[in-house]
Amino acid sequence: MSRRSGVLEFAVLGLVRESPMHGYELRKRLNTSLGVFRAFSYGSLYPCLKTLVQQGWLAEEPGGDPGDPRGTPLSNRRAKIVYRLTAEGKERFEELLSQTGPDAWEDEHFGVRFAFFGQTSRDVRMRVLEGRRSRLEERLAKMRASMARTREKLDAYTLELQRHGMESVEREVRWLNELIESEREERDRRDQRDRGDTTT
Amino acid sequence: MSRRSGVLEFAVLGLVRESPMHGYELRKRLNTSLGVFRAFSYGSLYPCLKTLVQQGWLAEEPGGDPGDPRGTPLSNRRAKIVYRLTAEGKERFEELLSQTGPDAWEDEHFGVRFAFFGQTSRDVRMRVLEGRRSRLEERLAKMRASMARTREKLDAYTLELQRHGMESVEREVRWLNELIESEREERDRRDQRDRGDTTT
DNA sequence: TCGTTCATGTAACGCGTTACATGATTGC
DNA sequence: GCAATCATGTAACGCGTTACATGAACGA
Repeated sequence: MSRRSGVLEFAVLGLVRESPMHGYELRKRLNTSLGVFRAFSYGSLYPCLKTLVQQGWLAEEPGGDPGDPRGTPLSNRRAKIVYRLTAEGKERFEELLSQTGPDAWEDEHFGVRFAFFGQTSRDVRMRVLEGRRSRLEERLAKMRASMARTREKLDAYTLELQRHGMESVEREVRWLNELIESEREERDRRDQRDRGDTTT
Repeated sequence: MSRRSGVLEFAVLGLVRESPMHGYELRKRLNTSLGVFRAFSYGSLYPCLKTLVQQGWLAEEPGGDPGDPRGTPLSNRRAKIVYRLTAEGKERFEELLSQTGPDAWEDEHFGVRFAFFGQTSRDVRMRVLEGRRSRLEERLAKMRASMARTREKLDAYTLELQRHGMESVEREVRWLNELIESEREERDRRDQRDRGDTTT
């Protein structure tokens, strides 16, 4: 069955979709370009690429550097393998993009989801953002409850740690609120335009 | 060799040190009391307890609930196992506490370290805080560099994600600055007192 | 008595890393 | 020629989770 839910699969599909790449470069992009992804090692990346090829979502293409203008592969100028997204792979990626279940709200997953928001419908975006927000609010509630229960018994450092932790979560909630608000505004503005914009 | 570096071991030793406990309660404390620890499952906790006993750091004690006043175990009123820290366990914990190497600065580890700061010398505290800070500053530098390189090519969402990520890190750096500053002040005040406080 | 929570454990698996092995290409 | 870095891969292991199994104690 190979649940293969992983963040890696998602990120790889999304990155390769933007432009074909070989593994080594893919890894750099995971670290830097999309700043928030964690640094996966080759030990995870290459096996993952293999299975994605097996699934038929990626296709291997031997050949020169895709970003390299001096075309003419004089003989077989490199053992590079360039991966590109197949039609099925694109479908798969879109399927992953459209999922708005609880998985999409977890810390790791959410980061990737957000990074690919540009390729998503506003509906999905709002659902993911709102899901994430309510998840964080649940977490906040628990933290507050636990703090109320244990406040007096804890030393200054533990307390400070909890305080800072809570503040971080609260801060992310505010961030989400802004994002949701701006999505809403955009949507409303668009609706108005579509209806003929009679009110001004 | 069983490197057993894990956060779990550290947290368990620290919690059991405060007061003997059985596994089930230990787990609740990992989730809530020390708010920041992640929620370990029993599947990790119980095996961990076992190995800690094997190492001689914890001792099992059958018997009633430690926080239960009605002593008299009528027959053998429960299959509970209460764990307490042995002398070697205390030594081990102190050894872990005194480590100021790079491990102590990693995200997960740092949280636990901080939670037990109350049991640490100011020297160690400052080293850990400063280590953590410089690690975050390295990270910031990388993020800034990467953003400078890729700014134009990225869509609004990716950019926003990076911006928010950077702001989070910057915020933690400010937090650390305050903590370090207050540690420094306390130290200076103490030094002054010890020297006779001639200047006023 | 019957469901819930307390309490302990294990086996299979997921997902990733580390350390290792290999070799081509580039720049000095 | 030689070092650095680009580039691809694998085997062993670490560390944790899920799902399962078991049973005592408690409250309605």
